[in-house]
Amino acid sequence: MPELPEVETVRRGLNKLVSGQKITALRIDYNRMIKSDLTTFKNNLINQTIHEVNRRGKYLLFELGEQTLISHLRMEGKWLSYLSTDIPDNKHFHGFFDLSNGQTLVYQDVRKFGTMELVRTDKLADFFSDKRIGPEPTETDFNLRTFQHQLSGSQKKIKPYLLDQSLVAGLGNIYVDEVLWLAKIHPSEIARHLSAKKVAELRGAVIHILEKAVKYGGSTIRSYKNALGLDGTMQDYLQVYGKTGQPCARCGTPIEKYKLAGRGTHFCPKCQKLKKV
DNA sequence: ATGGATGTTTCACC
DNA sequence: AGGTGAAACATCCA
Repeated sequence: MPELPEVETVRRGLNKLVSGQKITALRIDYNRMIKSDLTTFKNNLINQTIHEVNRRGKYLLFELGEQTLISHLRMEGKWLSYLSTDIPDNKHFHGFFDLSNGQTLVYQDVRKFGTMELVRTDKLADFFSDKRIGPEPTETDFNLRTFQHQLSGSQKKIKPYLLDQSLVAGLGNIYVDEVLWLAKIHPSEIARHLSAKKVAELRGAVIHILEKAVKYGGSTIRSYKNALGLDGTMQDYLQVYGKTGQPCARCGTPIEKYKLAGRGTHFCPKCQKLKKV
């Protein structure tokens, strides 16, 4: 499910459920999802109190004090909560965290792409800089000058560049298409061909779209059952994602779809023209 | 009914 | 450098 707005929605739900709870027991049924040492993971998590759940980009951060549990949902990871005595059978449940309030936090992941790891909290900044995770998409963190400088020095196509998380954290395949439509930029546009003014508009669109999506609780698309906190309605406001063949809200031209860097890419061929070189 | 696509990330290879 | 394809895995749809 998760781009930043969906992860943020999950975070808010989780935070209410688990803040102040102690992990009294845990079971991992799919060891490969644990990226840090498995034995250390289990030993160090037991009896830890979850102070709060934070977020950085698309990563969930369970704050335990000295250590932080980092969870990335990738394509289909979900966190669920059940009364410990009342957990249904499900072949896609891979992690079970019993809490002191009698609830069990369950990690579900149909495709098993999601990851968890335990890191020392004082190494968190290193973790994110090693992964080249850019600033949060906010007015204060997402610096326009830096963004302009990065784009002006790059020959990369703008959509894949925005997806790599280094310019700004949190965009995924849905919202990047929405952002580029709003800013009237072709997904295959070369980064350094964008004017300073366009880059400023692009930054504004990133902040605006992600803020709006958070406000609406993210998008719930082709996902049969809601996960924790995932009752989003942002799908009702999407302009291009999944709108192939439907008229552009601005000009009426049918939305087109093509493949770019392996991802389905939606755009308006009239509003989002490629610059002539 | 088989191939392609799916809200992600990372790596190998031109 | 930058682009593409594939892989991790399971399910759904045309």
